[in-house]
Amino acid sequence: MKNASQSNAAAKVREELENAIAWGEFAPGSRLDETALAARFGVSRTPIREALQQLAAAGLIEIRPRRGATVAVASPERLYEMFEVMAELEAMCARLAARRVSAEGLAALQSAQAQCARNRDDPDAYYAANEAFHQAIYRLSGNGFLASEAASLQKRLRPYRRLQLRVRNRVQTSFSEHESIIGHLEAGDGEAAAAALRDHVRVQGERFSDLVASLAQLNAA
Amino acid sequence: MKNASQSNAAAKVREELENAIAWGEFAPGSRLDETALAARFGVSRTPIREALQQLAAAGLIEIRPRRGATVAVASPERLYEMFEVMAELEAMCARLAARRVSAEGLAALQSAQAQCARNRDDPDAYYAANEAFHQAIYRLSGNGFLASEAASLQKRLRPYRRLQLRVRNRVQTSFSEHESIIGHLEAGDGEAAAAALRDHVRVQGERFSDLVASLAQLNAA
DNA sequence: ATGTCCGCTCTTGTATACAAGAAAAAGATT
DNA sequence: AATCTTTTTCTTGTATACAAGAGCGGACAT
Repeated sequence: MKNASQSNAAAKVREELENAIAWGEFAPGSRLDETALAARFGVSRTPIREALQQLAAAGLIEIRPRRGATVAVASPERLYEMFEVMAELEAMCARLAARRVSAEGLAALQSAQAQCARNRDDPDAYYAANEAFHQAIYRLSGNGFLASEAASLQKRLRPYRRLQLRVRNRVQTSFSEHESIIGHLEAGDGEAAAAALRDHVRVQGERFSDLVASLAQLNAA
Repeated sequence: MKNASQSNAAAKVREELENAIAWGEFAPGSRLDETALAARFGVSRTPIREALQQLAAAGLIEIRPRRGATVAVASPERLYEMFEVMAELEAMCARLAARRVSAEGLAALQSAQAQCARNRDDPDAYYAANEAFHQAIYRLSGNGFLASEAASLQKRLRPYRRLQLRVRNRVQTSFSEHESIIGHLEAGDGEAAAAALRDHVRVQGERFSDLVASLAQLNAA
């Protein structure tokens, strides 16, 4: 599914930085010093800079001329906006998936959901399984471009979404919402599946306050 | 609205390359030689490479390791997918815009439409005015993130969309569709505006064959 | 004439050297 | 003592030098 190890160093650096940001090693706002990164990865500044350019274009970091790179920091408003778009993209995936769903497709989805079930107790593991579940839906949409755009936005939201699952009962709720999404897809009801997925992803009401709270926690660390 | 002239050379190169690709100077599939570009822009290969990395991350070009950069070439299927996503994003903009539209907002939209009217005879000029019209709607959505994502996809579709307007009567049709979109927004009918914009953007039926035809024309040149 | 193998060239990928702006530190002035 | 100014240092931006893989062409064999 993913082109594993690129031959060039810049691509490797890019991927490792993505992970480091996703898992919170570099929190939003932290500075990314080129020389330090070069030392860390055992390469010169050149491939580091190329990786940073790509990450900036993807929106994960921000480069201000002559002032270096920092991990992108999203305001609560911007975060709300991003989740609103993500919700709509995923809803679109569901709508399309309902029309084109096949036996193998549903099997893949259910296997991803089973993986979620197995990791109910560990938020980080559940997070990974949850990502796979959503990506399965992206693929089921049958629209490859949509799938890659959704995955890219998913990546961009990683630093924040990961924390979301630490909220009390959120894992359990998420899991049962998955169930109902699967149900709508099995029934071939695209609009219901879309609505369910939209609500599943969207942050509104108390979930928004939860998000802002985790944001504060993240900035404190 | 846009941060005009960046201080660094790489950003300038990036912007110029974007335009060159948009206006067809580099057709999809053409090779982008680093040394040649360096000579053209009067800089070394370093800023050229940085610009290319960014363009690749944005999806406008493709870099294959050790084999150089080429302008991204989209298959008809992929192109259909991209327009499908674009249509949905713009529909979302319209839905949100209908809720938040103000007098100034509508005025901005109508002024953009007037600009379209003034350029009905010149496809290239109409194309620019049309882009402004759509961007006005992005902004009216009130969701800044959505607006920037839509603009980014718009940029990515430029090489193809520009040709679309050369199809017989397309400019006229496009213009009157704009009128009806404005009407729905004035009426505050989000769903109708969304549907109208979705159909306006989507390529289906004969418009898809038109697109494939212009694609072939583009590859021949 | 066609196909294959080997070497050459040309382009990309990485490292290093140098230039210039920004932050930080030291000094001067009130 | 505090603030403004100047100088120093540190980091980024760009250029150049070097290494290595990919493509091309010629020589050779069939």
